[in-house]
Amino acid sequence: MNPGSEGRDWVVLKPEYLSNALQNAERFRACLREWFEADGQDHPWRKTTDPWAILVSEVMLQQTTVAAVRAGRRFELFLTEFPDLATISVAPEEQLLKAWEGLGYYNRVRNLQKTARAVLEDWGGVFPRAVPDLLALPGVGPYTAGAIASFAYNEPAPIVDGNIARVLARVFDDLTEVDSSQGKALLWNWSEELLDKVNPRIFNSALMEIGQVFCRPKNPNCMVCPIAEFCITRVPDRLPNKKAKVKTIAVVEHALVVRKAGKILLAKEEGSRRKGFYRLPLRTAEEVADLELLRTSKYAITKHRVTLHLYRALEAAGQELRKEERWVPLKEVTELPMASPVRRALEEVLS
DNA sequence: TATCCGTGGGC
DNA sequence: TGCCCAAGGAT
Repeated sequence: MNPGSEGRDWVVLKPEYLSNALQNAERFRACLREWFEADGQDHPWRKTTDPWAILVSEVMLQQTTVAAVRAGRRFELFLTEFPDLATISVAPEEQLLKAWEGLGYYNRVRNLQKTARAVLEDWGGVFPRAVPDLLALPGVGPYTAGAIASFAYNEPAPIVDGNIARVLARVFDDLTEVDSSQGKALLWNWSEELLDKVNPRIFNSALMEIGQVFCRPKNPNCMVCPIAEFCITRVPDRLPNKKAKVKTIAVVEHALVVRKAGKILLAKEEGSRRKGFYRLPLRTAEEVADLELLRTSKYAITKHRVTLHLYRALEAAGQELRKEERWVPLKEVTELPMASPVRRALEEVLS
């Protein structure tokens, strides 16, 4: 029985490990490069080296699947609306949020605008190419800085994203928690040592795509993986090791559906994170006790599992308006930025 | 270091 | 259904 496979009733189908990637780095790089040049995917963001377009793609793809971005043509549509730094730098927040609707993590698009303004003001409209300079831009962290440097400028900058973390943890069969400081240090060191300094753009693209195509979180396709001969682990489905997650918390929300003369009562979010988004007005359980329940929906947001109850309320029963609440014409509702679960619930109750 | 930030799809 | 996951970053 393979080490680590105790308690299994099956064995991972995987080619034999032949050589260490670090000790045979040139062959490892050649393997990756030859596979990628033959079979690498032709994503829209790989057809450009414009740093602005590269930044947009990297930010859009943060914690968002390639499939989601591709399917909705979100990258192409966003660049059509904001083709350059000058265009986005003067856009009102509501236009930003609308252009990003459905993608989630809305601070990403606010930071895109901040970065556009910073590059215009501090760099004369030309993106810096050094990682430390890129790191100073809003919304640009270690991964995105390396991605811009390598993808836009072909600079020899290493990157570690979720794909590469998974690939390297398996290649080196390392159980260190990838989300610990020690684990991250290991991964960045490996990424830098393995990096093809002559072809950093291709190397980084290829290593990420190995993770997306073959070295998947579940059911890795080791039998046809181009770098399987360098991969030590016999238990790829147990890697990468991560810290235990926090428990989810159940939350109940009570929202009003109040209509008056072709208008509906909505609240505009004031908080720093969801600022600018519209939602239905919320009330306490006591305040809605006598109202008719229209429908109930559930959705998950980070560690919260929200149960949302919608109630029909008469204008007179709408209590006093809170300061963030306002009457919005029904025909304008589709134009307002709104979180996906809220829009779904609202559309169902209005239809 | 821990927690927050969205959404859609897979199983 | 409930949980996991995805080209992370800010606080």
